[in-house]
Amino acid sequence: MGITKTEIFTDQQNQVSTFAKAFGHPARVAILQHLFKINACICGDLVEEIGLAQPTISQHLKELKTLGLIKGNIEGTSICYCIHTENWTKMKAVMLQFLDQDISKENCC
Amino acid sequence: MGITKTEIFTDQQNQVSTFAKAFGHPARVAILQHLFKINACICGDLVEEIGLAQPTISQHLKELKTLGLIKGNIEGTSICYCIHTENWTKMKAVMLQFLDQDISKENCC
DNA sequence: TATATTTATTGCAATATTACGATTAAAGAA
DNA sequence: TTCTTTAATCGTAATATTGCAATAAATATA
Repeated sequence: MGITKTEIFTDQQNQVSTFAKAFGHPARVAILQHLFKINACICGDLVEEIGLAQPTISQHLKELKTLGLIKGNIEGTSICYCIHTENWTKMKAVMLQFLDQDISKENCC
Repeated sequence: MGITKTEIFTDQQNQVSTFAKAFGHPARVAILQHLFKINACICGDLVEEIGLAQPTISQHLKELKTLGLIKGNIEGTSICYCIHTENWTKMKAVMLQFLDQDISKENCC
């Protein structure tokens, strides 16, 4: 069946997994790191920087944009992509809540 | 062609994406949260708790185990799964390094 | 207008993931 | 040994993801 049963999970669990899925490909990790590093970017740069074909990069950018983690401003014939700082902060809060769970000392194993 | 080109990315980028992929399904998020909550678990509990079939849960557990995020001890006919706290801490360090990138104020957009 | 540049979209092939029924394996109980 | 319980594995169908060539769209420039 191959289809994730999102309806049986909480909103928080679905949120965590949606963000995590976005980070679940090294190209998207690399894109985000590059955007953080140079703090402004056009797609062409990324194609050279990352080494995947232009349509592939464009597709990854679209996913990140749909999720709201990046935004793109048109600048002439190119597009200036950058981190959506507000949404990045919100995402971080969701992920940290998940990652920072308390580990009780009395562990069974 | 459906195959991720891991070889063109850094170890760190591949590490982040590998961990993120594990969290990229709500069932695995739910499993981990449940393990944190009750701090010991058998697979049967999870099947009831989460509402997916036993083979499906077993498959998700296997992925988490392979990644080293959980460990399982045999206890009679059942298996006691729990968080691998050491590895969880290591994973957290990798993820935090990625999530906590500095956002410069002079953003282009 | 015609041309060049840059990014998005389409279409498709290859691979990966998700889910579960059926079965197997392992260990305790009768 | 046989039965029961619990979890893993196998096999398979459905769906999702990845990657790119070809093409389209949008805008700047000659």
